[in-house]
Amino acid sequence: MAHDDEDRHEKQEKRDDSARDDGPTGMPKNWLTAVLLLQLRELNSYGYDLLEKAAAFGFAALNPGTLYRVLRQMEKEGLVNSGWDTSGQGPARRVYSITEAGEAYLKLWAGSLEQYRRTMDMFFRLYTGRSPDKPKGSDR
Amino acid sequence: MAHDDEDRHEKQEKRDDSARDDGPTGMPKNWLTAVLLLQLRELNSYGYDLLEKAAAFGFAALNPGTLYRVLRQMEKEGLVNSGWDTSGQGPARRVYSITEAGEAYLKLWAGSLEQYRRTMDMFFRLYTGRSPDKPKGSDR
DNA sequence: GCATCTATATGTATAATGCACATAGATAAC
DNA sequence: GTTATCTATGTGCATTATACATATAGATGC
Repeated sequence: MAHDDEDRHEKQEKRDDSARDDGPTGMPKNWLTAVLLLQLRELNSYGYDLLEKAAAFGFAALNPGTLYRVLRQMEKEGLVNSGWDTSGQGPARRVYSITEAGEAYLKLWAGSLEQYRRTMDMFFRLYTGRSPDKPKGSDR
Repeated sequence: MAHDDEDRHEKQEKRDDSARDDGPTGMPKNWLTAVLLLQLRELNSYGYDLLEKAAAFGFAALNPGTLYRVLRQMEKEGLVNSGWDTSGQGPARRVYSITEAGEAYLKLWAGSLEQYRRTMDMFFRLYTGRSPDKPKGSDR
């Protein structure tokens, strides 16, 4: 058989299981993880579909391999669960759903992003002398 | 002598000289470079001092080694120039100043950041259902 | 002489990707 | 009926932006 429900391939371990939101620099890492979790919170989905959805978030040229690898890693960390969907035509799809831990991670990450936003605005103010992208007219 | 004005150490080449703003993912890279350029645009400065200034931008726990390495790299790429300042007491300081190319880079980077901001707002809207931290009152 | 502060730098590791490529089911084209 | 194409998932290897640990050295106080 091509795929049973629990095949294991332990290769190229990435990041450990804790402190996965922002590093000491304060800049948020793992954008991809966060965006995928956000999508999965809306609706269960699978890699090939998430690839398109992620494009709307600026991951236009995202490589499939990267995405699939991240999804597997997320599962290993308990942020998502997966199962095969063989109902449709075409190759089977590994369908992911977000877990409680995934929701918690997303919440944490969103918090750090808010901090980041302030940093960004600070950058814009120092760069342009004013706040960013005021809708042209409501300027001063 | 401990340091003459043009000592060369070609080791561990990093990123090539072009397309240094945002990758295919659309997320801005090289925050550190941008922040340093922004500071140098305000006033010429040196590593040890920039370390503190960068802290205000969220790079609180930035490692000195990282910063010095980035500065040297920036110089190699022509974004900054440097020269030794031996006037004060204490060890000599390598003082950096921004170049035309540096200004251009900063401009480019700021542009990509603006795009990024939209992505971020999109994330917040999908996450919370509304815009991020509008200063309560100036909403519509 | 030794600790300490300032200041710069290197060696090595890691984490988040990127790119190239492999595999495989389903279907359409020839 | 084999070949191409689309969907779908995956692995191997490289790169890049950092991090961490450590080294070096001038200046000053004890």
